[in-house]
Amino acid sequence: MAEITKSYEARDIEKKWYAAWLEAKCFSGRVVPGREPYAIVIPPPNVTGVLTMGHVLNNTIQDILIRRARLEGKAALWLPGTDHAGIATQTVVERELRKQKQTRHDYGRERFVAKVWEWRHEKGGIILEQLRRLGASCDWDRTAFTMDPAYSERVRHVFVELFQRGHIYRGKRMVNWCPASLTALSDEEVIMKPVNGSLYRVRYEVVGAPGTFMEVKTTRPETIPGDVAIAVHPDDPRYTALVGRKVRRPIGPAAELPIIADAAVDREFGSGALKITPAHDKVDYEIGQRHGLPAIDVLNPNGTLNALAGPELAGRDRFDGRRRAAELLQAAGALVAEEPYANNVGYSERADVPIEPRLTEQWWLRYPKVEEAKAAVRDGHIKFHPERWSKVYLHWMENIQDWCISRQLWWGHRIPVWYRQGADRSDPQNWHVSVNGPADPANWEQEEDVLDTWASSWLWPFATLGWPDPAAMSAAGFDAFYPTATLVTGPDIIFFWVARMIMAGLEFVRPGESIDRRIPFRHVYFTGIIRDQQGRKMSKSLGNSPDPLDLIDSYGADGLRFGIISIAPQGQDIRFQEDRIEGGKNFCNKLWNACRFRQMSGEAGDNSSLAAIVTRIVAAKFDADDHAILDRLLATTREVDRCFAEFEFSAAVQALYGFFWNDFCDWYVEVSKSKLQAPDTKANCLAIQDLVLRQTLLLLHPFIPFITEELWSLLGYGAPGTFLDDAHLENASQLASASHLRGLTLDHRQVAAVQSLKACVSQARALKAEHNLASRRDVRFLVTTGDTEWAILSASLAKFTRLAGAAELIRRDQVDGAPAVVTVLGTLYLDLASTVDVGAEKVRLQKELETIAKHIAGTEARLGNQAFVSKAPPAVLEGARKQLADQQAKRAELERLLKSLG
RNA sequence: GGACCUUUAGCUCAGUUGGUUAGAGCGUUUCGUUGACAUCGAAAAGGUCACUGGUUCGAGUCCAGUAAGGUCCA
Repeated sequence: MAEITKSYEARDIEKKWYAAWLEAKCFSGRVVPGREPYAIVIPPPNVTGVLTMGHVLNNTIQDILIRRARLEGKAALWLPGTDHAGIATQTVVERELRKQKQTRHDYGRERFVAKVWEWRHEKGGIILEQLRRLGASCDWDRTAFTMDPAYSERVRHVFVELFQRGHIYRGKRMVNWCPASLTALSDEEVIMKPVNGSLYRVRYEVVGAPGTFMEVKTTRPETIPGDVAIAVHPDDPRYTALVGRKVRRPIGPAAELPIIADAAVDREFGSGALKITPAHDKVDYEIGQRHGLPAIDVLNPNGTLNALAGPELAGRDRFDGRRRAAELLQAAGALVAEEPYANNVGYSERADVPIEPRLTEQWWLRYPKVEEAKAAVRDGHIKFHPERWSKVYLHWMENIQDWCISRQLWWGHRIPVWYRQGADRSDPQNWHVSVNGPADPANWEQEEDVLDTWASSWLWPFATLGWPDPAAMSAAGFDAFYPTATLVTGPDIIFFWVARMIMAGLEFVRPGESIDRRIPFRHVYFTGIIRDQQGRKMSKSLGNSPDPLDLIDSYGADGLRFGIISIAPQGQDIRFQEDRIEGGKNFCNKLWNACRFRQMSGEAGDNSSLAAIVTRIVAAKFDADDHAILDRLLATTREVDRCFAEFEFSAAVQALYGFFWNDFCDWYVEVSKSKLQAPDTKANCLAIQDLVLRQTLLLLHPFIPFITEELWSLLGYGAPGTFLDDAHLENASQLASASHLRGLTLDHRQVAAVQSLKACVSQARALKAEHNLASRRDVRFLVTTGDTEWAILSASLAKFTRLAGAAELIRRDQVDGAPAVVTVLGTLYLDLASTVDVGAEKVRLQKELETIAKHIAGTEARLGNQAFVSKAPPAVLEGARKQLADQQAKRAELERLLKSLG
């Protein structure tokens, strides 16, 4: 067996094992009869993306879940892939074309799309490659892409179905228009941002009443040429007399605008009069509709003003036009004032420019299965973790609006609608809607628009499993893997993706069957957002995000994984700290060296199975520490179990860290050093170490797969050619019963004795340190104590002296004038009477006495309270009484010590 | 305007249905390279649990309100 080197070097080991796992097809998600299926679909990263810290967290959690599922004997599938990210990808490729002074129009649609495919083949796999560095155990053979031919057909199929079921319609409505990307956006792709702009007070002269004006306030004077009316509230007494009359448009093409009354007007805002510009505002559009007013669109798609804005404004960009319009108003005497004004403006999430409300022809989806989707979460068929996100989900579902699913892009799924050549497109009589188009394509022209990317990724949980083609579904194991087990994602896409997937699953999968069979997943785990030290979101533009690959180079993938999980409490945002990643690396090194210690301590026994190790354990040879470490191992196994059930990964990591570092390394390994000297106890001690290390590696493997696999192999836990996850992870009761087979029952008094001994050793060390003897190992301790306590101490003399750094520990009936400390196992004295500074020692004891007096006062007060004594549960009361007795005994001992110093 | 989250040691965070003296990692100070590990070990210092009130025998924990910071929706 290979020797374990002095320090853990992650790089080569990670590379070696990842290749070995791939070679052995360890990640292949197969349906296995008798094994519970467990599937996760990856939230498909954007094909233009590179690995961010957010991906690291998200995918580490998925890998933890899937590797744990394998260890629990489940048939586990983690299905990877990417989405085609319509706008983002098209933008990237257009940017490259622009370097050669070309646009997509120079190429034409077909050649441009070919160009994007070229780019995708070249660069589109980067992020998936990076996930491999992280150790992600995806079934790569199943890698899906939303633009794959098969997937695309499924997307078209869904469109056709929804169209036929009456959920999809075409309509001219107000949309969020992005003047940079030249496409409509859904409401979810618009983010509101506070903007400091100006509020312009503009007066419109009333026709036939020179010198009479109506004043309105607007942030957008450049749209005045698009005004078609002035509206006031019907109950507003200021304007009753004016309704029905007309005003003159102050700039732009001359026009007389009617003054109308509409209840939608806010009387409190400004003068209570509102300019109505139906082509450029949603509310105005609705008012215009009610009053049969025209819509005058004064903007071009790219955000410049058009001829309808008048010669002074035409051709100008909308912001430039705004300034110019103000000047024109000023010149016309129509500008009453310009006031600074802060309001919220909708921005395109992708292009980061203000969107324009714009009237265009688009395809819309009335969401299916809205009520059932609410019920799925409300009634717990789907569980959100943390639970509170279900409120956000339900609130959105309550206020759900139709979804604009068409995009004016070239990269994406072209909408499967064909229009009869030259016929009126607005007449559905002239439409052909089908998955593969009309039989006589020459007579038809296809819709130019493509679908929103999310209108393909909302099918992800079932379209990646072959739906709706029965043969593909069977090959993919659809019956077993759907619904998937857990979705791991960020709360920022709860509406974009999570909610829509639920509706899609309910609408399309297994119609007629129970809701539990149709939902796409049973659990949704929402990660926190990773922030920098100042609490800012990590972003490319701020440059405040470390490159995960650099972190892997420095700390190893395992170190990064362990570190990031340890700082990621459930559902809370995370402040990134590189030193925690370093902590992850250090933990790996600790694990490595503890295994190294085991290897150096004695020859390897039969580690080939749990049963083989248990056979080597001899209950009769057990001392208190053996009981204690196994007790802690079982408790830790239980705790990790609980953490997985409740999605508390950082708590799991914390439990494992504490157990391994404190209980095993700092205590058990140290006491082992005594036991290994004695031929009588050596073999049993090594077997226990083997048992503990085996279980620890199994428990840690999902979190840090590489190093655990390496150590598993080095310590001979698996046969050559097998892997750690060929073993089965025993839970606490299985492990307990495995050791029961050897006649072993863990003795809780022994466990408690070790607790006492630990405390006692720690106090002994502190006593030495207080007398500047921390590094001396030749000091002698004396102890005055009872028989029961001495039984514990005397059974552990060698351990005590080794761990406390003492030459010996001797029991005495009485000791005078030595520095002392009161412990649960008796009063411990440093046998250095001559060197003691009596004054300082008295001060120290006095201080301790004061502390204990305070505690006694507190306990006495509680016990003296009649209400407490009569109402507190017996166990609590009992505990308080025992506590008081212990405290009083300690006080008496301290007083005696003080007295003995004179 | 509506909803949600956060506030505990210098920093980042745990603290599970209320119950002994509130914990961890990092950082700080002191000491230590004895054969697993200096990517380490030992010890120590450091907290009026944001504030106010309430419920309770008992509140970091439950309730109400206030303040500060953050997120989402409108």
